[in-house]
Amino acid sequence: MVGAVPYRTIGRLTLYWRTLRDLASEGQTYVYSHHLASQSRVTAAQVRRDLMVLGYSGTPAKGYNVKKLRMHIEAFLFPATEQKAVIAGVGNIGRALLKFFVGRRPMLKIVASLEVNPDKFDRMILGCPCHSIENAKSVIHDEGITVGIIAVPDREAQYVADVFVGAGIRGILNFARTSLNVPSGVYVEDIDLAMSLDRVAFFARQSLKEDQPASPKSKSPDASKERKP
Amino acid sequence: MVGAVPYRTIGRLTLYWRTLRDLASEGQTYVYSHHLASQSRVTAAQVRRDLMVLGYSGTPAKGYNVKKLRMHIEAFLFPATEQKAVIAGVGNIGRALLKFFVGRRPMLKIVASLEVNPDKFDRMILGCPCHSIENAKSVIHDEGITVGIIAVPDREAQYVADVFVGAGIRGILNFARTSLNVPSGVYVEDIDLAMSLDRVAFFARQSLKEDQPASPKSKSPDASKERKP
DNA sequence: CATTACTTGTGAATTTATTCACAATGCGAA
DNA sequence: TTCGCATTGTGAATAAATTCACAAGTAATG
Repeated sequence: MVGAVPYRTIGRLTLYWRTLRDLASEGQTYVYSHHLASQSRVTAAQVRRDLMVLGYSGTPAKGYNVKKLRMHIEAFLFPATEQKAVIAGVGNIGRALLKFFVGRRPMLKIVASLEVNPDKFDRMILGCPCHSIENAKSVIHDEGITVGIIAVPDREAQYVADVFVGAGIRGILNFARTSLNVPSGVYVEDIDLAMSLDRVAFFARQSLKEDQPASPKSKSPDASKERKP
Repeated sequence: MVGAVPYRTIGRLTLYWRTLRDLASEGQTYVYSHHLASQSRVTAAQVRRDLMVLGYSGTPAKGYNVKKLRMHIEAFLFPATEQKAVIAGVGNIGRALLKFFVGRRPMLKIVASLEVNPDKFDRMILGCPCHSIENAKSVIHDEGITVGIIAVPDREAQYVADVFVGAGIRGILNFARTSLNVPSGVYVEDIDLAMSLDRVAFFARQSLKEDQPASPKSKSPDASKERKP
């Protein structure tokens, strides 16, 4: 169960979990790898490979027990005890995220927000107490927060990251378009909206080009590039 | 210049472009691969490998000409003529995205939004005309829109995707937690906020475990897993 | 001009991720 | 019970992405 969990596997387990949740609510008791696969747009082999990390086996010819598999994924993926998060920045993106995340996971809660703007801090925002960034360290310590979300303007992102790291945060979800400098041991996941949109636009153009090709290079409509592999 | 552009390279080129833009505004005329690398948290070799797709070469001992490299990236990555996008759903996330993207790229514009809610459509929202989703096809056709953003509730996402595809859209940025079913040739990029937060929380816990280990397995503080590789 | 100390571009090696392919298994039908 | 069939788990093969490592090149220096 220890050591070197493939990064992408973690993400896909979330997808499988959602399918299992839905299946359970439909009363299904067993599921095959190929069904989980089709719901997540991966191959059945990929699903089975991913599930290896759980140490739970399905039964041949019957598939996986929906309830048990779901519980194993939860045990692996979700915190055993409540894990707390904080969000820095309650501008447009920050508020949207706050609203989106609130009440989503019982074991993973955003318990505070942080702001530089005195108009915003020292009151509740979307059901969440908003503090001055200057009090970040004590808030994070006192609450035992381990996850930080950065939704501040780009130029403030590194400062916030430093505050987060200094206060003991070990995982950062970063919406700023800045490569954060953090010590090894702190995990950073970037969500770069502008980059994503650029990429979609790029591949959309490519797709159009291939439709009316001056010189059709590809021998067959290759589906392998349509998706993030 | 044709064929098989590595998916991740596209994203990184955006990062390099930002660094080049900043360098240009500082008056720098040349830059080394290792500088671009450090600004994007990749290796210098990675940068040079990525830049190979551009067909532009730097000069040894001098590096890359900031202005020229930037222009080559723009020519490769950005649309030559204005490319248009539409966003479906102007709820919390949708409005935040609209506000975020507006006026960001001169060649890539969100020119319309779509809604099912009659309270919202047929008026301007954040400077952008909002139409009924029922008129989507004509709006998309008439405007020549090629990129669609999905920011609607999960259960409506597939419907919107079908509308998009039917209207000729070739690239979709999907914020719904649904695996969209689209024909090959249409590029989909998913931004799954819940998954990302789960993943950050997971690695944050892992990091904490490794700090106070009952059984320290890893021989050395392995930095290779700190980032999405 | 020759030397030094850097760089770049890229073939090859390596690492990481995915898919293949098949033995082993268990269910259900006869 | 026995057979047939569709499934699982996983070693091995493949594919994709990254890094290594070094020849070749350029600028700066004396």
